[in-house]
Amino acid sequence: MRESTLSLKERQRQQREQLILHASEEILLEKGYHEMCMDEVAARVGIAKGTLYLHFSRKEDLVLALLELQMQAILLNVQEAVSAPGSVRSRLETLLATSYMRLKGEHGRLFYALFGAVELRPLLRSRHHALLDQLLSSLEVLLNEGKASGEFDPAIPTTIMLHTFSSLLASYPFKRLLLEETVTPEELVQYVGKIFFRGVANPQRAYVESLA
Amino acid sequence: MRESTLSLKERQRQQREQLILHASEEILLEKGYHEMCMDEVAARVGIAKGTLYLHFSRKEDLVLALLELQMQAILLNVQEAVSAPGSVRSRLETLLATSYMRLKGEHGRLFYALFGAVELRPLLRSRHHALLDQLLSSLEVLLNEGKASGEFDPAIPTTIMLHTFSSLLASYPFKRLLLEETVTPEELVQYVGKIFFRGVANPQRAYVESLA
Amino acid sequence: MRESTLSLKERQRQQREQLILHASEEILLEKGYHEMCMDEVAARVGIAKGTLYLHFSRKEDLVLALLELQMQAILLNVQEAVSAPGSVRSRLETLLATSYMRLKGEHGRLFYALFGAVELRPLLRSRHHALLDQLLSSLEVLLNEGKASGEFDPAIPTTIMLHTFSSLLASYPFKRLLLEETVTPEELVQYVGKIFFRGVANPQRAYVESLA
Amino acid sequence: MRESTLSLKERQRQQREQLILHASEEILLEKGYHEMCMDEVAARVGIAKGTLYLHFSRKEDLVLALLELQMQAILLNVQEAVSAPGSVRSRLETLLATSYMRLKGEHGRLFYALFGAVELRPLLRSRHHALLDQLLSSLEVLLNEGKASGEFDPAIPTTIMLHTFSSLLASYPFKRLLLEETVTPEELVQYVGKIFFRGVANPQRAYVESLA
DNA sequence: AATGAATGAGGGTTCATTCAT
DNA sequence: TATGAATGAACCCTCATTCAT
Repeated sequence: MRESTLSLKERQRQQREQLILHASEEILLEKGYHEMCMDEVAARVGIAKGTLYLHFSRKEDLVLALLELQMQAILLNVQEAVSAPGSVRSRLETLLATSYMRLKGEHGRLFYALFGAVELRPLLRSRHHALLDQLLSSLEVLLNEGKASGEFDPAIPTTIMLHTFSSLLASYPFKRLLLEETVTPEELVQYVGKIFFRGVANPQRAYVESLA
Repeated sequence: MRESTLSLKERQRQQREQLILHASEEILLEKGYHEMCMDEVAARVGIAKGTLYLHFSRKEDLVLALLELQMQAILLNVQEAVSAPGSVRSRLETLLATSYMRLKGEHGRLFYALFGAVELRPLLRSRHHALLDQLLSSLEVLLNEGKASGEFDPAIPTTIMLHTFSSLLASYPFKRLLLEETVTPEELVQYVGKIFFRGVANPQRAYVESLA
Repeated sequence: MRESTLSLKERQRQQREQLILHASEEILLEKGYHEMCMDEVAARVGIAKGTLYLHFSRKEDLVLALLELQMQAILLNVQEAVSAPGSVRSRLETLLATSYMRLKGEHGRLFYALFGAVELRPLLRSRHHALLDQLLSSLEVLLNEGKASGEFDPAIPTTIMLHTFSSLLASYPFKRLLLEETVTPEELVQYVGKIFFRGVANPQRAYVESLA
Repeated sequence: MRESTLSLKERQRQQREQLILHASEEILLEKGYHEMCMDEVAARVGIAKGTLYLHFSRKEDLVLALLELQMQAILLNVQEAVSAPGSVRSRLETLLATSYMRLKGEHGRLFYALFGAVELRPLLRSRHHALLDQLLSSLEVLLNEGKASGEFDPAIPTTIMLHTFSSLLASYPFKRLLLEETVTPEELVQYVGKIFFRGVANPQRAYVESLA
């Protein structure tokens, strides 16, 4: 009985926290970090300002929590994609697909709202550099695998491949394209994949393939 | 006499405006839009705050002017590159080179400082969309030229090519790479060019070339 | 049965009240009235904040209760000293001794923590003026007794004697001296007693004594 | 012209600063440090809140400035009294007189308002301990002089004399007495002086005097 | 034209007190 | 009875913008 009571309270608490996070994200997307004010978050959730501070003791904590959630989700996506079966190309394309879906949805836009707040940078760096690095190294492993299997051109430094790929993974131009619905995420994956994988393909193997 | 007096005054005015813009850019890069305060701009230029407002009647106007300058410079670069002689590829590579130099320098970083201020977005849009569009159409012309000459793959929609190229033109991952001096702008141009142009190359012609 | 149950509960209640008062005093001494917050009191006692309000319905009441206890204790001391056998001087010296011990201990410092909170003054006045007055009149009786017995100089108004004595009874300079352990309470009683009693001594009697 | 303009502005500034300090002192006396709010200070002076911050950049600075003024004035009084001609007793009585006048006036009460704010203590200590120490050593010099000249009892430690005197110099009981106008400052000086100087008088010399 | 003092709205955060469970 | 989540008023401080000189 008591247990269920506690977990009910706890569940309500979690629920409210979700509402707060949701409202914050909304406002963040509309107005950015500075323009978002705690009064409005509270008002939009329908709670008092003080209540907000029972969940997040600083404005920073609120957006950091939001970001943490996003990054965890992304990292999870990356890890799933990376450890999936199939060719390196297909796995990277899965990543592109995930990212473009995200870019189109609200979550993806959050990053753009937050990365702009220069004063958050120190916080973002100190708490999330690790995550970003992890993300990049996962990709790196995959790209090296592609090189080892002869799929990718060994003449192109992995660093460059890596950063080129991540430039294509989350870019402002693509975000606009997707939001304007000029292309679907699927089309984008198809064409960007085509360009990138042709671009990094091992010419040797291409030659062999062209013979086939 | 009067004219020369006026033009002297005018010249001084212009000079001071430059100083203001320069100081603003500095602070903007250091602290971002919100952290930059008008007192500090005035102090750094060595004028009174009121005087600032004789040049720019809003904080927004100040940064917008800065951005305008940047965009004009970029547009000029683009137009020069576009109308230069040579192959489409070489002209686009010139663009990449210009952009990567910029990314490495202070000017390039300005965009990141400004794009983050979400509340500037409406302004940026309303006043600069035109410029961005102009930039994109210049590139589009070039890409279409490449397609027409058989250099680029007609199977890839120009829009996609265009946005892929602009994703590679100014991306956060590349900015980091350049700032950390992991690669030189020249290397980056070389490899990114390689990837992109192989990626969008006309397979037909590649076949012809491979026959050659 | 019921009675003993009630009285058990009541005893527990009293006990908790003591704990609350104790914790409050601790915090009050550490941080002063404003810095003391109800959350911390509750936390230090190990009860919920709501429970605090079952005992003291305002923060003010809490510290007032504390003060009341102190004043009762002081009054008791004064009354004991006043009604003790011995010379007026010896009885007043007992009072000095008690006060200096208190000044050195935690309880004495409480007054300084509270008297500073100017907003408590109205409360202190309205509820404790009576007590202070009682204290002063007890002393006054004693001093008048000293005058009547020829021990004290009748030329010095009793009011002045009284307030001079109470200035020496509890003073900030002495508090510091005692806390820094520059002197012991005993030494202080000895010397301050010497100064005060010589100061108020009846010169007539001193003459007589000097003849003796 | 220009000079007079500047000094006019400067004079206005100083004047306003005085108004601010005066208003703050008033409120401080009425409500104490915590209850005093910057809005009210501004309102009472008749300026905007922001203007306040052009003069004092923190609430703390405001009250510290007030205190500094007081302490400087007190120190000046002490130094004047100490270096005046006349007997040690007459010089110390001048000090008592000055202090009791102050205690009766608004300024004297300020100390009581401020010393209570426990959180100001660190500031008070770090910035004013030096002044207090200077004050105490000035007094100490004087008392030692009195001892050397045979005026004071060498058997009483100077430290005790010093702190006894300062207990009588500024005490809460005397403040009340003076405010209630039960006694005049002059009477108080006369009687307290009598008590103190009899109390610390050299018995040897008293004996000699009694012979005379 | 240049100044810089004055303005005042606005925002983050705290905490005594209440009240549903 | 005991709890502790919820409340919201209050407060300090910042800074873009104005305007009298």
